[in-house]
Formats: sequence, structure tokens, C-alpha cells
Amino acid sequence: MKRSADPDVLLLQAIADPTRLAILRQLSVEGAVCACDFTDCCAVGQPTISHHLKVLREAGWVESDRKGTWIYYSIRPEALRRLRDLAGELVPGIARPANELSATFGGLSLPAGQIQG
Amino acid sequence: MKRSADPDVLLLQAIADPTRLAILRQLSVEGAVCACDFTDCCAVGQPTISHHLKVLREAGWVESDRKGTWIYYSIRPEALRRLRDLAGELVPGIARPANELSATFGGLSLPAGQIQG
DNA sequence: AGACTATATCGACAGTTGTCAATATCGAAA
DNA sequence: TTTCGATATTGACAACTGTCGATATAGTCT
Repeated sequence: MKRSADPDVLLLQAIADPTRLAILRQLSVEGAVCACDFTDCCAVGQPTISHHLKVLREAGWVESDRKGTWIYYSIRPEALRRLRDLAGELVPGIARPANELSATFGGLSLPAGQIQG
Repeated sequence: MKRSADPDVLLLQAIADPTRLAILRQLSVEGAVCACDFTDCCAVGQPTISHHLKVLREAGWVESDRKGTWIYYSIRPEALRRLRDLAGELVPGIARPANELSATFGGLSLPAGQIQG
């Protein structure tokens, strides 16, 4: 993957992994989950779970709440809002290219970069 | 990254890349874009653009429409719907763990996997 | 046919990622 | 303080990813 500085890409990269998506889904169902309970949902070891939780935390996806020996994780509402905003920005394609209206030559639409006088 | 069979993960992996997210955003603004016009938005070569378009196509994000020499790409509404459904499944965490209501011992909530009689 | 342009594929490489075993840290309880 | 369980960190490794140059394919025009 690429070293990216775009926070939106970081947000997406964080959930573009089967283990981390499973973690978030378990968090969605149970609200708050102890770190020790993630080893069931995902067939990975404890250090791996810890690693993924760190990735999710650094991406802003989860926050931790210590209760004695155990640490409970939960999904941050702000991350969810950012994902929905991001999905809202994307709109499906229209049937014909936008520049077909203004740059039509003989019934054939030209790509924007191809109009050279 | 991991070899994943989960279609949701594939959908997310496809957009978790700065170049591909830029492609989708340009498609959102312009509706349909000729493949040759993506080299402007992203500072990568033509084979790289072609590669990313293939990834987006195989993930179900875009469809192509040939118009003579040029091939126009546009965002598939279904992919957008799937992303929004996925975002809708995720819900923010609650203040306290769910099992605190049923499994409280001396004011200390126990993780689900730790209740062993 | 041939020349030209747009797009895709191939092969290779550096950088990144997910995973684990081993180890360290932290908090609770004895 | 010592012991023990939960969690984090480190170091290492195989697998994957993005990128490119070179090349191939496909369509258009003359």
C-alpha cells in the first residue's frame, strides 16, 4: 500500500482489513468489548488483536476505557460520521459524460484533455 | 494486506488508496471521465491508472463505456449503496459495556469470555 | 494495408502490511 | 512485595501492493 497523508484514506485503510472490520462489527453489536474478547471473533493471536486495535485507535475509529485489569473498546461516533460524509460525497455516474453538452464534435464527445483547438 | 474473500473488505480495500479515491472523486464531480483524463488528477503514469481502474472495476466500483477510441468510466450506484449499507451497519459505542447489566460482580463488569462459573 | 492513439498487460522492484513468538509493561490481588 | 492475568511492544518474516518501463492489443483514420 502507499504511504498516504490523506486522513480520509487513513480512515478507509483502517477498516479495509477483515480482522479490523470484524472488530468494528463486534463493537457495533455489543457496544463496548473487552480486548480479551476479540480473540474469539478473529482467528488471530493476542498480539495481533492488540496491533489492530492500535491501528483502529490511531485512525480515530475506536477509543479505550480502562476498567481495572480490562480495557473496553468502543466505536467513536466521529469516525462513523466521517465515513458517512465520505460516502455522501461520492455520487453515481451519469449516463453520458458531462462535457458532451458543451464539447460535442460530430456527435462524438471528446475527453477534456483532448480539446486542443 | 491480507488475502480476503469478504466482498465488503474488497469494496473497502478498493477505495482505501489515495489514487483510487481521487479517481472516484473525479468521477463524482464529472459524472463520466475518459481514462486518459485521470493522469491529471493523479501524479502517476498511464499503466498505473489502468491498473487502478482494473482494481476498481473488479471490486464493482466502476463500469466502463466505450465511445470509439476512448473509454469512459463512471461510478456504479450499487457499489455506493453497498458502502452506505456497510456504514449503516456500524453504530457508535455506548458508554458502558452491554454485559454490565447482567454480569456485574461487585460493581466490576466482567468481559464475556471471563465468566467461568 | 499502414500509421497513429488509447488502453491493457507483463515483469520487476521497493515499500508496506499482517502475523506471530518472545518479551515487556501495567494493574489487581494475595 | 510477589504473583498472576491482561495488554502492549519488539523484532522478524512472508505475502501483498503500488509503481514503472516495455510491450501488446484494439480502435480510428488516411
